[in-house]
Amino acid sequence: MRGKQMKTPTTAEGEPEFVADYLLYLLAAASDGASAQFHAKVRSQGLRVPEWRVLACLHDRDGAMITQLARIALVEQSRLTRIIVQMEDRGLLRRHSDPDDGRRVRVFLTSAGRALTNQLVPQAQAHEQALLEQLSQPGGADLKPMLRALIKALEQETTT
Amino acid sequence: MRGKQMKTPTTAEGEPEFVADYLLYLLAAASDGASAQFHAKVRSQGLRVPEWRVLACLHDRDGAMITQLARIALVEQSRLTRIIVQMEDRGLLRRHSDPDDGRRVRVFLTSAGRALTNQLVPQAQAHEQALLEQLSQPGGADLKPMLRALIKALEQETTT
DNA sequence: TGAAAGAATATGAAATTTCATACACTTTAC
DNA sequence: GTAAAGTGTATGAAATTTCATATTCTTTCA
Repeated sequence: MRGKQMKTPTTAEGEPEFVADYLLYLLAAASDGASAQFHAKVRSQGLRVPEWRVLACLHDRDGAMITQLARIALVEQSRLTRIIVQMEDRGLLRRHSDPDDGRRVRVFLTSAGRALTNQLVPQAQAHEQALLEQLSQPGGADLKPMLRALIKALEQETTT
Repeated sequence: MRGKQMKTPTTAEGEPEFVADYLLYLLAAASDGASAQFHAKVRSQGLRVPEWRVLACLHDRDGAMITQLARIALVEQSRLTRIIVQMEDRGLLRRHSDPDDGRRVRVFLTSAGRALTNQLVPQAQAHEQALLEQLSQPGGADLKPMLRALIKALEQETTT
Protein backbone atom coordinates (compact mmCIF):
# COMPACT_ATOMS: atom_id res chain seq x y z
CA MET A 1 0.00 0.00 0.00
CA ARG A 2 1.74 3.14 -1.06
CA GLY A 3 0.13 5.46 1.27
CA LYS A 4 -1.55 8.64 0.48
CA GLN A 5 -0.64 9.34 4.05
CA MET A 6 -3.64 10.85 5.86
CA LYS A 7 -2.28 13.28 8.38
CA THR A 8 -4.31 14.06 11.44
CA PRO A 9 -6.11 17.34 10.89
CA THR A 10 -4.73 20.12 12.98
CA THR A 11 -5.86 23.51 14.12
CA ALA A 12 -4.37 26.69 12.88
CA GLU A 13 -2.20 26.58 15.97
CA GLY A 14 -0.90 23.19 14.98
CA GLU A 15 -2.66 21.28 17.69
CA PRO A 16 -4.65 18.25 16.62
CA GLU A 17 -8.35 18.81 16.16
CA PHE A 18 -10.40 17.64 19.03
CA VAL A 19 -14.09 17.88 18.20
CA ALA A 20 -14.20 16.19 14.82
CA ASP A 21 -13.17 12.85 16.22
CA TYR A 22 -14.61 13.06 19.70
CA LEU A 23 -16.98 10.23 20.46
CA LEU A 24 -19.63 12.29 22.22
CA TYR A 25 -19.64 14.69 19.32
CA LEU A 26 -19.95 11.90 16.78
CA LEU A 27 -22.82 10.39 18.70
CA ALA A 28 -24.66 13.69 19.05
CA ALA A 29 -24.07 14.66 15.44
CA ALA A 30 -25.13 11.26 14.18
CA SER A 31 -28.27 11.29 16.26
CA ASP A 32 -29.08 14.82 15.29
CA GLY A 33 -28.39 14.36 11.63
CA ALA A 34 -30.16 11.06 11.32
CA SER A 35 -33.22 12.40 13.05
CA ALA A 36 -33.47 15.72 11.27
CA GLN A 37 -35.60 14.63 8.36
CA PHE A 38 -38.00 12.53 10.25
CA HIS A 39 -38.35 15.03 13.04
CA ALA A 40 -39.25 17.64 10.47
CA LYS A 41 -41.98 15.35 9.26
CA VAL A 42 -43.18 14.86 12.82
CA ARG A 43 -43.38 18.60 13.35
CA SER A 44 -45.18 19.05 10.07
CA GLN A 45 -47.86 16.81 11.51
CA GLY A 46 -48.26 19.07 14.49
CA LEU A 47 -46.21 17.20 17.05
CA ARG A 48 -43.05 18.14 18.83
CA VAL A 49 -40.37 15.51 19.08
CA PRO A 50 -40.97 14.54 22.69
CA GLU A 51 -44.65 14.20 21.93
CA TRP A 52 -43.93 11.79 19.14
CA ARG A 53 -41.66 9.86 21.46
CA VAL A 54 -44.43 9.57 23.99
CA LEU A 55 -46.77 8.22 21.36
CA ALA A 56 -44.16 5.73 20.24
CA CYS A 57 -43.62 4.56 23.80
CA LEU A 58 -47.32 4.17 24.34
CA HIS A 59 -47.57 2.22 21.13
CA ASP A 60 -45.31 -0.32 22.77
CA ARG A 61 -46.63 0.00 26.30
CA ASP A 62 -49.98 1.61 26.65
CA GLY A 63 -50.57 2.50 30.25
CA ALA A 64 -46.95 3.33 31.04
CA MET A 65 -46.17 5.58 34.00
CA ILE A 66 -44.96 9.13 33.63
CA THR A 67 -41.57 8.22 35.02
CA GLN A 68 -41.10 5.37 32.57
CA LEU A 69 -42.11 7.55 29.70
CA ALA A 70 -39.72 10.25 30.80
CA ARG A 71 -36.85 7.82 30.94
CA ILE A 72 -37.49 6.29 27.56
CA ALA A 73 -38.36 9.54 25.85
CA LEU A 74 -35.19 11.07 27.30
CA VAL A 75 -37.07 13.94 28.85
CA GLU A 76 -36.93 15.26 32.39
CA GLN A 77 -39.92 14.30 34.50
CA SER A 78 -41.46 17.66 35.29
CA ARG A 79 -41.19 18.60 31.68
CA LEU A 80 -42.83 15.40 30.61
CA THR A 81 -45.67 15.91 33.06
CA ARG A 82 -46.51 19.16 31.32
CA ILE A 83 -46.19 17.63 27.89
CA ILE A 84 -48.54 14.85 28.90
CA VAL A 85 -51.04 17.38 30.19
CA GLN A 86 -50.94 19.21 26.88
CA MET A 87 -51.40 16.02 24.97
CA GLU A 88 -54.31 15.10 27.16
CA ASP A 89 -55.84 18.50 26.46
CA ARG A 90 -55.46 17.78 22.78
CA GLY A 91 -57.24 14.51 23.22
CA LEU A 92 -54.32 12.30 22.29
CA LEU A 93 -54.12 10.47 25.58
CA ARG A 94 -55.71 10.00 28.97
CA ARG A 95 -54.24 9.87 32.45
CA HIS A 96 -55.56 7.50 35.09
CA SER A 97 -54.10 7.05 38.51
CA ASP A 98 -53.02 3.51 39.13
CA PRO A 99 -55.56 1.71 41.30
CA ASP A 100 -52.79 -0.34 42.91
CA ASP A 101 -50.55 2.59 43.73
CA GLY A 102 -52.05 5.99 44.03
CA ARG A 103 -48.79 7.80 43.37
CA ARG A 104 -48.56 6.46 39.89
CA VAL A 105 -50.21 7.96 36.89
CA ARG A 106 -50.74 5.66 33.98
CA VAL A 107 -51.05 7.08 30.51
CA PHE A 108 -53.24 5.60 27.81
CA LEU A 109 -53.72 6.48 24.19
CA THR A 110 -57.15 7.67 23.18
CA SER A 111 -58.47 6.41 19.89
CA ALA A 112 -57.37 9.66 18.29
CA GLY A 113 -53.93 9.20 19.78
CA ARG A 114 -53.76 5.65 18.62
CA ALA A 115 -54.81 6.64 15.15
CA LEU A 116 -52.07 9.22 14.95
CA THR A 117 -49.55 6.78 16.34
CA ASN A 118 -50.54 4.12 13.88
CA GLN A 119 -49.93 6.60 11.16
CA LEU A 120 -46.53 7.73 12.43
CA VAL A 121 -44.95 4.45 13.40
CA PRO A 122 -44.95 3.07 9.87
CA GLN A 123 -43.56 6.35 8.62
CA ALA A 124 -40.77 6.04 11.14
CA GLN A 125 -40.11 2.49 10.10
CA ALA A 126 -40.01 3.40 6.45
CA HIS A 127 -37.61 6.21 7.17
CA GLU A 128 -35.43 3.92 9.23
CA GLN A 129 -35.42 1.38 6.46
CA ALA A 130 -34.28 3.97 3.97
CA LEU A 131 -31.50 5.11 6.27
CA LEU A 132 -30.30 1.59 6.86
CA GLU A 133 -30.22 0.87 3.18
CA GLN A 134 -28.08 3.92 2.63
CA LEU A 135 -25.78 2.65 5.33
CA SER A 136 -25.63 -0.94 4.24
CA GLN A 137 -22.86 -0.27 1.76
CA PRO A 138 -19.89 0.19 4.10
CA GLY A 139 -20.95 -2.32 6.72
CA GLY A 140 -23.39 -0.31 8.68
CA ALA A 141 -25.29 -3.48 9.35
CA ASP A 142 -23.47 -3.56 12.66
CA LEU A 143 -24.50 -0.09 13.69
CA LYS A 144 -27.57 -1.05 15.63
CA PRO A 145 -25.98 -3.95 17.51
CA MET A 146 -23.10 -1.70 18.37
CA LEU A 147 -25.37 1.01 19.71
CA ARG A 148 -27.27 -1.54 21.73
CA ALA A 149 -24.01 -2.75 23.19
CA LEU A 150 -23.02 0.78 24.10
CA ILE A 151 -26.36 1.47 25.72
CA LYS A 152 -26.22 -1.74 27.67
CA ALA A 153 -22.68 -1.05 28.83
CA LEU A 154 -23.75 2.37 30.02
CA GLU A 155 -26.70 1.00 31.92
CA GLN A 156 -24.54 -1.52 33.73
CA GLU A 157 -21.95 1.09 34.52
CA THR A 158 -24.59 2.97 36.48
CA THR A 159 -25.53 -0.13 38.39
CA THR A 160 -21.98 -1.24 39.08
CA MET B 1 -24.81 -23.51 18.14
CA ARG B 2 -27.85 -24.84 19.90
CA GLY B 3 -29.95 -21.81 19.85
CA LYS B 4 -31.39 -20.20 22.86
CA GLN B 5 -33.87 -18.82 20.37
CA MET B 6 -34.33 -15.11 21.02
CA LYS B 7 -37.88 -14.20 20.19
CA THR B 8 -38.66 -10.68 19.15
CA PRO B 9 -40.06 -8.82 22.14
CA THR B 10 -43.71 -7.99 21.81
CA THR B 11 -46.13 -5.62 23.40
CA ALA B 12 -48.92 -6.72 25.64
CA GLU B 13 -51.10 -6.60 22.57
CA GLY B 14 -48.84 -9.02 20.81
CA GLU B 15 -47.46 -6.54 18.34
CA PRO B 16 -43.70 -6.40 18.05
CA GLU B 17 -42.00 -3.68 20.04
CA PHE B 18 -41.05 -0.69 18.03
CA VAL B 19 -38.99 1.71 20.09
CA ALA B 20 -36.41 -0.62 21.57
CA ASP B 21 -34.91 -1.44 18.22
CA TYR B 22 -35.57 1.79 16.36
CA LEU B 23 -32.42 3.33 14.99
CA LEU B 24 -33.24 6.92 15.90
CA TYR B 25 -34.02 5.84 19.41
CA LEU B 26 -30.80 3.86 19.70
CA LEU B 27 -28.82 6.82 18.48
CA ALA B 28 -30.51 9.26 20.83
CA ALA B 29 -30.26 6.93 23.79
CA ALA B 30 -26.63 6.15 23.07
CA SER B 31 -25.75 9.80 22.73
CA ASP B 32 -27.66 10.74 25.81
CA GLY B 33 -26.36 7.92 27.92
CA ALA B 34 -22.77 8.27 26.83
CA SER B 35 -22.82 11.98 27.51
CA ALA B 36 -24.60 11.95 30.82
CA GLN B 37 -21.59 11.60 33.08
CA PHE B 38 -19.38 14.03 31.33
CA HIS B 39 -22.12 16.57 30.91
CA ALA B 40 -22.73 16.39 34.63
CA LYS B 41 -19.10 17.20 35.15
CA VAL B 42 -19.36 20.10 32.74
CA ARG B 43 -22.31 21.51 34.61
CA SER B 44 -20.53 21.07 37.90
CA GLN B 45 -17.91 23.41 36.51
CA GLY B 46 -20.51 26.04 35.83
CA LEU B 47 -21.09 25.52 32.13
CA ARG B 48 -24.13 24.37 30.26
CA VAL B 49 -23.60 21.79 27.59
CA PRO B 50 -23.85 24.14 24.61
CA GLU B 51 -21.36 26.44 26.28
CA TRP B 52 -18.89 23.63 26.64
CA ARG B 53 -19.44 22.78 22.99
CA VAL B 54 -18.68 26.31 21.99
CA LEU B 55 -15.45 26.23 23.94
CA ALA B 56 -14.52 22.93 22.34
CA CYS B 57 -15.20 24.33 18.88
CA LEU B 58 -13.13 27.39 19.59
CA HIS B 59 -10.35 25.19 20.87
CA ASP B 60 -10.18 23.80 17.36
CA ARG B 61 -11.00 26.97 15.47
CA ASP B 62 -10.58 30.15 17.40
CA GLY B 63 -12.28 32.94 15.51
CA ALA B 64 -15.11 30.84 14.13
CA MET B 65 -18.31 32.55 13.02
CA ILE B 66 -21.54 32.29 14.95
CA THR B 67 -23.13 30.26 12.18
CA GLN B 68 -20.31 27.75 12.09
CA LEU B 69 -20.42 27.38 15.84
CA ALA B 70 -24.15 26.88 15.76
CA ARG B 71 -23.85 24.15 13.19
CA ILE B 72 -21.12 22.25 14.97
CA ALA B 73 -22.53 22.75 18.43
CA LEU B 74 -25.89 21.54 17.15
CA VAL B 75 -27.67 24.61 18.39
CA GLU B 76 -30.05 26.91 16.57
CA GLN B 77 -28.49 30.21 15.55
CA SER B 78 -30.53 32.70 17.51
CA ARG B 79 -30.10 30.61 20.58
CA LEU B 80 -26.39 30.44 20.05
CA THR B 81 -26.17 34.18 19.62
CA ARG B 82 -27.61 34.62 23.10
CA ILE B 83 -25.36 31.97 24.56
CA ILE B 84 -22.35 33.67 23.05
CA VAL B 85 -23.44 36.99 24.51
CA GLN B 86 -23.71 35.44 27.94
CA MET B 87 -20.31 33.85 27.60
CA GLU B 88 -18.87 37.15 26.54
CA ASP B 89 -20.41 38.76 29.60
CA ARG B 90 -18.73 36.13 31.70
CA GLY B 91 -15.44 36.94 30.08
CA LEU B 92 -14.94 33.58 28.40
CA LEU B 93 -14.83 34.92 24.88
CA ARG B 94 -14.86 37.98 22.71
CA ARG B 95 -16.80 38.89 19.61
CA HIS B 96 -15.24 40.88 16.76
CA SER B 97 -16.91 41.65 13.52
CA ASP B 98 -14.98 40.31 10.59
CA PRO B 99 -13.06 43.11 8.87
CA ASP B 100 -13.49 41.41 5.50
CA ASP B 101 -17.23 40.88 5.82
CA GLY B 102 -19.16 43.06 8.15
CA ARG B 103 -22.02 40.64 8.50
CA ARG B 104 -19.87 38.07 10.14
CA VAL B 105 -19.06 37.95 13.82
CA ARG B 106 -15.97 36.05 14.77
CA VAL B 107 -15.64 34.61 18.22
CA PHE B 108 -12.37 34.34 20.08
CA LEU B 109 -11.47 32.79 23.40
CA THR B 110 -10.20 35.14 26.05
CA SER B 111 -7.35 33.89 28.16
CA ALA B 112 -9.84 32.92 30.85
CA GLY B 113 -11.85 31.05 28.25
CA ARG B 114 -8.80 29.34 26.95
CA ALA B 115 -7.73 28.34 30.42
CA LEU B 116 -11.10 26.77 31.09
CA THR B 117 -11.05 25.05 27.74
CA ASN B 118 -7.60 23.68 28.30
CA GLN B 119 -8.84 22.23 31.51
CA LEU B 120 -11.95 20.66 30.03
CA VAL B 121 -10.64 19.18 26.82
CA PRO B 122 -8.30 16.77 28.56
CA GLN B 123 -11.10 15.77 30.89
CA ALA B 124 -13.25 15.05 27.87
CA GLN B 125 -10.49 13.04 26.28
CA ALA B 126 -9.93 11.03 29.42
CA HIS B 127 -13.61 10.31 29.69
CA GLU B 128 -13.75 9.28 26.06
CA GLN B 129 -10.79 7.01 26.56
CA ALA B 130 -12.50 5.31 29.47
CA LEU B 131 -15.67 4.84 27.46
CA LEU B 132 -13.82 3.38 24.54
CA GLU B 133 -11.98 0.95 26.73
CA GLN B 134 -15.25 -0.25 28.15
CA LEU B 135 -16.46 -0.74 24.61
CA SER B 136 -13.38 -2.39 23.22
CA GLN B 137 -14.50 -5.82 24.34
CA PRO B 138 -17.25 -6.60 21.83
CA GLY B 139 -15.74 -4.84 18.85
CA GLY B 140 -16.67 -1.30 19.57
CA ALA B 141 -13.47 -0.27 17.90
CA ASP B 142 -15.58 0.27 14.81
CA LEU B 143 -18.07 2.53 16.49
CA LYS B 144 -16.41 5.79 15.63
CA PRO B 145 -15.72 4.95 11.99
CA MET B 146 -19.27 3.80 11.67
CA LEU B 147 -20.64 7.02 13.11
CA ARG B 148 -18.40 9.03 10.86
CA ALA B 149 -19.74 7.09 7.89
CA LEU B 150 -23.29 7.75 8.96
CA ILE B 151 -22.64 11.44 9.42
CA LYS B 152 -20.98 11.67 6.06
CA ALA B 153 -23.79 9.83 4.35
CA LEU B 154 -26.28 12.21 5.89
CA GLU B 155 -24.33 15.23 4.77
CA GLN B 156 -24.21 14.01 1.23
CA GLU B 157 -27.87 13.16 1.24
CA THR B 158 -28.62 16.81 1.90
CA THR B 159 -26.44 17.87 -0.99
CA THR B 160 -27.73 15.26 -3.39
C1' DT C 1 -49.30 0.87 64.44
C1' DG C 2 -47.25 4.83 63.45
C1' DA C 3 -43.31 7.61 62.36
C1' DA C 4 -39.75 8.06 59.06
C1' DA C 5 -38.09 7.24 54.65
C1' DG C 6 -38.95 6.64 49.94
C1' DA C 7 -41.51 7.19 45.31
C1' DA C 8 -44.19 9.33 41.79
C1' DT C 9 -46.13 13.38 40.15
C1' DA C 10 -47.14 18.30 40.11
C1' DT C 11 -46.12 23.12 40.27
C1' DG C 12 -44.20 28.15 40.96
C1' DA C 13 -41.04 31.22 39.31
C1' DA C 14 -36.97 32.28 36.89
C1' DA C 15 -34.41 31.32 32.89
C1' DT C 16 -34.09 29.71 28.45
C1' DT C 17 -35.69 28.54 23.83
C1' DT C 18 -38.33 29.21 19.71
C1' DC C 19 -40.12 31.38 15.70
C1' DA C 20 -40.56 34.86 12.82
C1' DT C 21 -38.59 38.61 11.27
C1' DA C 22 -35.76 42.84 11.45
C1' DC C 23 -31.41 44.68 10.42
C1' DA C 24 -26.95 45.27 8.37
C1' DC C 25 -23.90 44.13 5.11
C1' DT C 26 -22.35 41.69 0.48
C1' DT C 27 -22.84 39.68 -3.86
C1' DT C 28 -25.09 39.25 -8.18
C1' DA C 29 -26.75 40.72 -12.43
C1' DC C 30 -28.14 43.89 -15.06
C1' DG D 1 -23.33 51.71 -10.14
C1' DT D 2 -27.42 50.13 -8.37
C1' DA D 3 -31.44 47.42 -7.44
C1' DA D 4 -32.46 42.77 -6.11
C1' DA D 5 -31.25 38.75 -3.93
C1' DG D 6 -28.61 36.53 -0.59
C1' DT D 7 -26.01 36.00 4.07
C1' DG D 8 -25.05 36.49 8.78
C1' DT D 9 -26.57 38.09 13.17
C1' DA D 10 -29.77 40.01 16.49
C1' DT D 11 -34.14 40.55 18.82
C1' DG D 12 -39.23 40.76 20.56
C1' DA D 13 -42.67 38.14 22.40
C1' DA D 14 -44.76 33.84 23.31
C1' DA D 15 -43.88 29.30 24.72
C1' DT D 16 -41.23 26.04 26.90
C1' DT D 17 -37.81 24.27 30.15
C1' DT D 18 -35.45 24.06 34.47
C1' DC D 19 -34.75 23.62 39.31
C1' DA D 20 -36.16 23.20 43.63
C1' DT D 21 -39.62 21.77 46.26
C1' DA D 22 -44.52 20.73 47.51
C1' DT D 23 -47.86 17.13 47.58
C1' DT D 24 -49.71 12.74 47.87
C1' DC D 25 -49.25 8.06 48.42
C1' DT D 26 -46.54 3.69 49.88
C1' DT D 27 -43.18 1.01 52.13
C1' DT D 28 -40.18 0.10 55.93
C1' DC D 29 -39.23 -1.08 60.33
C1' DA D 30 -38.98 -0.30 65.23
